[in-house]
Amino acid sequence: MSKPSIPQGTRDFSPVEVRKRQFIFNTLRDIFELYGFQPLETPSMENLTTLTGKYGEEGDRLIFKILNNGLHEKKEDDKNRLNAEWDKILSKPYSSPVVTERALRYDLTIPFARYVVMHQNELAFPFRRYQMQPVWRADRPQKGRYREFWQCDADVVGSTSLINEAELLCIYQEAFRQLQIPVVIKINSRKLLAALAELCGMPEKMMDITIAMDKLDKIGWVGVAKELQERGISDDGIWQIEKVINVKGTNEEKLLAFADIMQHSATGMEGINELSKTLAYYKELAGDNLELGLNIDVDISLARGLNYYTGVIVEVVCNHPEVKMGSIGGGGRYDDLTGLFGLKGLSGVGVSFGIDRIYDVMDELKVFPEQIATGSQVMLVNFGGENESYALRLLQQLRAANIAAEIYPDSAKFDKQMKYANRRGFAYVMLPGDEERQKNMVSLKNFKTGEQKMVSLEECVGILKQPS
RNA sequence: GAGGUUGUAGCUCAGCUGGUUAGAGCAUCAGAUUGUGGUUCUGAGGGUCGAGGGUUCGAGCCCCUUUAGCCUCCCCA
Repeated sequence: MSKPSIPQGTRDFSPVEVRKRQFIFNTLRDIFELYGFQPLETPSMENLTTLTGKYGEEGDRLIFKILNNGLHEKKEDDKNRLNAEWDKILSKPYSSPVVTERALRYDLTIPFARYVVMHQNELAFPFRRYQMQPVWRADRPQKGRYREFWQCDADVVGSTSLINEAELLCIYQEAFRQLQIPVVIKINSRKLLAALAELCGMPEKMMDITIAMDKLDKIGWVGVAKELQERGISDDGIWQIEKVINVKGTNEEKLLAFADIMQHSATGMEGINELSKTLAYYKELAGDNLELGLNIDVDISLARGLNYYTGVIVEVVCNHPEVKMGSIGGGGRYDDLTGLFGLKGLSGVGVSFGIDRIYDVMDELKVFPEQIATGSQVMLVNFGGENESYALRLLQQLRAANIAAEIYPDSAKFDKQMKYANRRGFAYVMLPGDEERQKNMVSLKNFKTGEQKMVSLEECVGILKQPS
């Protein structure tokens, strides 16, 4: 028999991990609800045509496709077609509805856009929703990257107001404050990047410039300059980019400096205006928590991979010196996402939380609350016979009093039951034996201190209800 | 798609230039101990050395092929 295994890039989540993950999900859910976002779930699989062409060429390659069922039942004509399509699939990147019609969800944003278009008549715009579901990518797994992972998104569609951007910044602040992760929120605008490309005299090279600049953190300016050169940017263009990247100071100072450099670009000025308005709204919204806002940083090298972004873009990075981790969240505005599905003129803005990475960071920083790791609070030892019946009666009463409790199901050796209790990490063990049964009491042992005393069930419930 | 690296007990890993019957720790089970866990002590079970082929008197170790995981680049969360 071969050893059992799970597909590459997938994971089991053991009880402790699930509890910790649920802690993150619950924290985020509460915040989303507080900000008026509504829950949404969409299917794990979408029609392949819904997904293809939305994530760029590289993205298309990474979509997990689902083989159609019943291929062997095809009639002769269809079989010929199938063979022809199959040959094409073997010779180039290509997919055919004859072979695959469906695919696993690649992110939550495109299914959301599809949903909005399909349900446009039922929705009250602006529509605010949050969604926490797994997504799949046929990527090469590596550290912190999986083929199945969860995303938590919050988006608003149907409003171009920058209040939305500011609210999403507040959500980020609040979430990472509650999760106790120190972060920097980088903010930029695609419009500044577009203006920069104009400035270089190569507006069509915006994506190349963007991709290269995004690596500034990793490979430094020299590396970026080299990559820009390889991507066909002129020396003058590179000089312009260097000038912009070298702008330092407070957010206000940076925006002023950009305004000076980009004064002849309408797009650029628009981007600068949007950024300063967003920050102004944020100041008003954050109120007393404003001092927390000092970690918002205008960063023109921020690019974000997804090519549907059109306005403000943000990215969250952990700011702790000990933690080396890429971005743990990101988002931005996309002006016409639903246009892809035939609904024009609907603007949206959203943020995403990379909860797998957030988990890793929290684990490293040891900021998970301790008490979330516990299950049942008390275990009843099973002494068998009449004592077992007595124990079951007690168990029922404990649960009726809303105390998480369980009984050892076999009347195994005492030592074995205690060892089990120890491994499971119960706070208390209850010993309903002959003496206890006759006196209609219970012996309750605190498993941390080892202290044990015989008490009535009422007293026992009182003790167990105290936070341990 | 490109590169690097590792596959030996349930888990983590030793195993010398090729040489008897492949080891340790942890875990499991049993006992010391049939109403007192965590710490001890004693014993036991558990292996196609990832798979296939080759060299050799002899291969866990050398060669070839293959496969899986991990890591890096590309890209991304």
